[in-house]
Amino acid sequence: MVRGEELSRPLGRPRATGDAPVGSPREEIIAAAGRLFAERGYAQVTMSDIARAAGLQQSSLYYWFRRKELVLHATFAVNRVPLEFMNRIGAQSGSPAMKLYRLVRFDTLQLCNSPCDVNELERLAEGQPKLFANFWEDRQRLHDWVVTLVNAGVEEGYFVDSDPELAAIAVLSFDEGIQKRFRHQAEHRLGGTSPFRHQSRNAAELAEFAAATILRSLLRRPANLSLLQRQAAAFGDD
Amino acid sequence: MVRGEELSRPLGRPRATGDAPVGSPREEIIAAAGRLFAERGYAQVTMSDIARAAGLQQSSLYYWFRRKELVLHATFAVNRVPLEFMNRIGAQSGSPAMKLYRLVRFDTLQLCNSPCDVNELERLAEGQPKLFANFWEDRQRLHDWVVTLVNAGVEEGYFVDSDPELAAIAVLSFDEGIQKRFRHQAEHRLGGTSPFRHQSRNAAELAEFAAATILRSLLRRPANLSLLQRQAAAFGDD
DNA sequence: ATTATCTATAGATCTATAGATAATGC
DNA sequence: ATTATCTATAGATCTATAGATAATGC
Repeated sequence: MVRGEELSRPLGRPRATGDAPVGSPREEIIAAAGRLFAERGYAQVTMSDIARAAGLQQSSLYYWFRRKELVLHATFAVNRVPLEFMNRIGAQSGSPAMKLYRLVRFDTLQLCNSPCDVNELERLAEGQPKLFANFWEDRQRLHDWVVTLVNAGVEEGYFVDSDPELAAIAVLSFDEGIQKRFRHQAEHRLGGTSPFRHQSRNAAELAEFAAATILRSLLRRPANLSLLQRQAAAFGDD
Repeated sequence: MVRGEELSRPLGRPRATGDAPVGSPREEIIAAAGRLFAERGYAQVTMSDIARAAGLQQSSLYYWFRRKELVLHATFAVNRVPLEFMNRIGAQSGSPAMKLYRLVRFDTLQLCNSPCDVNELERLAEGQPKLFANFWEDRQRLHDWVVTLVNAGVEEGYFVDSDPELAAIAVLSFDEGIQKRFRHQAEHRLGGTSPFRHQSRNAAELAEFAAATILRSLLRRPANLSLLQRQAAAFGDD
């Protein structure tokens, strides 16, 4: 008997595989489910798939999550960063234009690195408005924030005369569209024969690009973009 | 017996409902399936649903389509307009900028009015690359066309120095993102309690807006946009 | 005979529950 | 006793096939 192996074993019956869970089983399930949902989409992932990926038997999953939907809910409850970030930006100094730049860049990056495909999340969240209320709130708040920022930018004369509602639609559409293409690209890098031919881009590059595109479409003087980018860079990684 | 009722009845056993199909049963199935897929997504629509919507029993559907996937294939095979339009634009006169404007506007409009959700189509098409080869081809060709147009625009000095690959990603992402938001909005206008609060927009308005946003983000002199719009308008509805 | 539908059902999943089992903690 | 797993399975779908049936066409 090696003394060093006396890592206190976890409670409950051991797993059939013999492997003990590495961290918290709940966290592992959420992480595994996140990956699978992102890859194949919620409907195409079974409780068996999730269980296997987390090293459990199918029915053992029900000890942790009593319904499949609750797994989904947990996977993106983890992901509730942007709201906090929005508040932080609001409190900090900077022009509306620069704040919008940071916001778009952050949201795109965040979506690209998120385990869930927003498109499907939105579809599922529609069916269960109560369960997914947080999700809707966040998305709506982002929309409202864009409206506010565009209004401010137009008033200050930095932006061309724009419909702020349309601008908000543009931001959300663009960010989510970019996320989707990023996902596809990532999947195919792993999966082999790709129907997409274009070059790989990393998430940071796409996020920069999304923010730049949106801002250039709003700025009265597009040449000011590089100034904004320098200012935004001063805030570090975000 | 009223003489006028002698509309020759269709072949085969009559439907249980008593109603004869209005047009070609195949067309009706495709139309009904298109609506359902768009509403709920392919995976959430059963053969029963499609059959009922088309006035048939579930298994009667298999007379027309031997697999569910073939129904999907048929729903968007109908929808193969944009390629033809692309060729038409290419042959006509105009600057690369104006052609890009028309292209983006057309693609957005076309997606918004399409029965299928591109996002899901892409996911499904990945699983069956052979069956959906046309779809990939069209999407790729659109991508390539954007690359070509942006390159031409940059060379002629109309566009700021841009990465044409990123621009193409932007166009596809944006168009598809807009489509999705348009769909949601349309669903909720029918469905009642909407998690989305923003104002309704019609497809034409969104298409104009998408094209304007993309072009403004590329043009060296954004003020030229209105000129482009006037030129594009000269080509009529598209 | 051909066409287009029907009814009935086999077979494949997939979710979710019931109840047994094998650890630790007290 | 409590915790976390297991095995087994009921029940609900959903796809797809087999074979009967009711029209028209020749």
